[in-house]
This record gives sequence, structure tokens and C-alpha cells, in this order.
Amino acid sequence: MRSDATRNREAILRAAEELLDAHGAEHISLDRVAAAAGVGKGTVFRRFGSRTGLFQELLAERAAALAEAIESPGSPLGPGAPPRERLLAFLDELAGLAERNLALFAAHERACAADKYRDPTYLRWHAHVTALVAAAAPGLDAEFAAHTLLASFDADLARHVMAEGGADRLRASVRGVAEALLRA
Amino acid sequence: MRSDATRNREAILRAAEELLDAHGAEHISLDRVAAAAGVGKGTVFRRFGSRTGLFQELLAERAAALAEAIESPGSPLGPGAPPRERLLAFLDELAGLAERNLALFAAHERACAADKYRDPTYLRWHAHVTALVAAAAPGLDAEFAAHTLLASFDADLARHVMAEGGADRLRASVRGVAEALLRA
DNA sequence: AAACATGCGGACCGGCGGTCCGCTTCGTTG
DNA sequence: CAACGAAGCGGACCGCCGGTCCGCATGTTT
Repeated sequence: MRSDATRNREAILRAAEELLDAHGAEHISLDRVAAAAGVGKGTVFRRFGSRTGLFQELLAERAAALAEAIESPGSPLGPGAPPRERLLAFLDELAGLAERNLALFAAHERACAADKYRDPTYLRWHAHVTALVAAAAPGLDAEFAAHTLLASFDADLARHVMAEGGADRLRASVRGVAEALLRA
Repeated sequence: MRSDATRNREAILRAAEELLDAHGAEHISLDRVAAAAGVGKGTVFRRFGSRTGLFQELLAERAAALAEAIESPGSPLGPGAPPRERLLAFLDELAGLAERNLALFAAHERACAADKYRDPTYLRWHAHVTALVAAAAPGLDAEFAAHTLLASFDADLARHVMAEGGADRLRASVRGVAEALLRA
């Protein structure tokens, strides 16, 4: 990749973030993103393929730290931790991510509305949760339960719950459901 | 309402159904609906206000029987039945509704994506489930758990689950999660 | 039949995601 | 350094969509 391409790519991602923070998930057209990045619209599409691609990459970037934490041993998130605690810790972490990136979650959802089950980040999260549910609650349909648990972080639901009580309220509610499920 | 207005209203609803059955939830623009109904586009908007309004009414129509069943005593769905059984029966019924109206569910979701929590049908369902969860599992955040349970009928998830096993598979998975939750 | 309210259709608008292509810039090679 | 091909760029352009508007038609009432 040419150096100007790399620079532009970064500029576009940062511009998208700024617009999300400033105006929420609505009215973020790719024209605007391009303008804010000081770049032509074609450049946005060349780098990211589509609106969907842009928000997928942005989410992947924001989720990178979590993805790494999941794979490195030694924390309650990493391999080696007992599945139940590992799952609860992961959900806690997701709640934090959702809080810090509500607008991005919303935009990403909207952009991936068509077959959301092909988003790489969602797929990773789902595989992770499925495995942990299967280990901690063998009686359940783990795949289905994993979708159900992840649905807690739907942007609208998360916003609604966090409106009274912030991320802690979301964490508590999710934990309540998760613990109930694992008791099975 | 003038008689021709009533007639057109019906024609539009039927046309929308036909298009949904024929082409799925995608590519159903209101231009197409209007054309299929043999009506001008303005008429669609005068009757239903917006795309959202159209699909909300269509869903309300398809959900009417269920809404009635919920309120009339004597069945496992109606008042008087024990909350746990009443909830499970309701979820079973919703699975059937989802199966018979997958395309409509998808279109409705897409149309109500902005603040989905203001859709009258969803609100009714949510209030119902919340009350039953509160009665059957006092320890839980009932409102939150209700959103979680209803998320099982997200069109994409439902389609994905029903792809192998049809509505019965969906019913079984939902029931598994619901029973686990109620055990709390 | 006349007069009024209601409803109608479809041209029109602004905005969007996505494409295309002539021009510019980068970086490599001799 | 000159020059050349590849990679990238920008923004005009396209088709489509949700939504609006208003001159005309149709139903209703007296």
C-alpha cells in the first residue's frame, strides 16, 4: 500500500470517529466522512468497499484490545480461567466497550443489518461465548444462548438500560441473565 | 374515512403482503407497493404516514389474533393460567407467528430500526412478557429479561435457527433459554 | 344538483450508497 | 535525476428511495 493510501485510510477512520462522537450514529453519510477526512468519496470506497466495511473496521479496531485480552492467559478473561467466570468477565468487558462506543455500536448495527451474522467481530464474540456457555451450561443450546446473550448489547437496548444507571446497570442486568442461564 | 380510502387502504396492505411473500423483505420500496396496489405513492403516505407506519400496521394486523388470545381466559395464554406456563405458551405462539411471517418481521425490523421501542406491537409484547417474568422469576430484572427473550425473534436469528429444524427448533431453543431463566 | 370536504396521483425534491474514469502522485529502476 | 508504470485520487455522475406537494377528481351531504 502506498504511503498516501495509508495516511488517507487513517484520516478516514479518525474522521468517522469524530463524526460519530459529534453527531451520534445518524446522518453519517459517507460523503460527510469523506469531506471531514479531507478526501474524495471514491477514496473511502476504495479503502473500505462499502459503508458496512468502514464500520466493521472501526469496530474491529475498538475491539482489538478485548480480542487480545481473551487470548492471553493470566486474567479472568483469558484461557485457563474457569468458564463461568471467564464468560461473566467477558460480558462485563463488553458492557464497558458498549458504553464507550455506543454511537459506533449503533452505526455498525445499522450498516450490518443485512446478514449481521457475517460480521467478523460478531462472529468472534459469538464463537467465544458459545464455547464458554457450552462448557459452563451443557444442558443449553449454546449457540442460541450466545446469540441471546450478545443481544444484550444491541445499541438501542444498551442505551435504554444505561439511561438509568450507566454501564454498571447494564453490567448488572446482563450478569443477572447470564447467571440465571448458567444455573441450568 | 371515505369509502375509496378504505378500499385503497386494504389494497395497499394486501399488496405489501404479496410483495413480501414474493420477494422477501428486500427491495420493497413504497413505489413498488403503491404500483402493486394500483395506487399513487401519495396515497400510501397519506394512509400510513411512512414506511415504518405501514409495516407496523401490517404486523399489528398479523398479531391481532395473538393479542386477543392473551386477553381471553380459558387457554394457557390467557389470564388465569400460571405465569410460567403462560409465558412459555406465549413464546411458543410467537415462534409460530415468526415462522409464518418471517419476511414481515424482517421488513418491520428494518423499518423500525430507529427507536424500535416505540412500536406498539413490540411494546405490548414486552409489557406482557415483563409482567410474566416478574411473576414467575422475582429475582430477575424483568424488563431486561423480557427484551432478551423477545430478541429471540429477531428475524435474522429466527431464520438462522429455523434453517435447521423449522419453527419447532426455534420453539425448543427459546423454551430452553426461558426455562433456564425462570429457574432463577 | 350544487357545493364542500376528502382523497388522489405522480411529478418533484434532497440525499444516499456506490461507480467510473481522466488526472495526479508515488516509488522504483537505470 | 529522469522517466515510466503502477497505484491512488477526487468528484461528477447514476439509480433509487423516502417523503412532500398541489391541482384535480371523487365521494358525501344537503
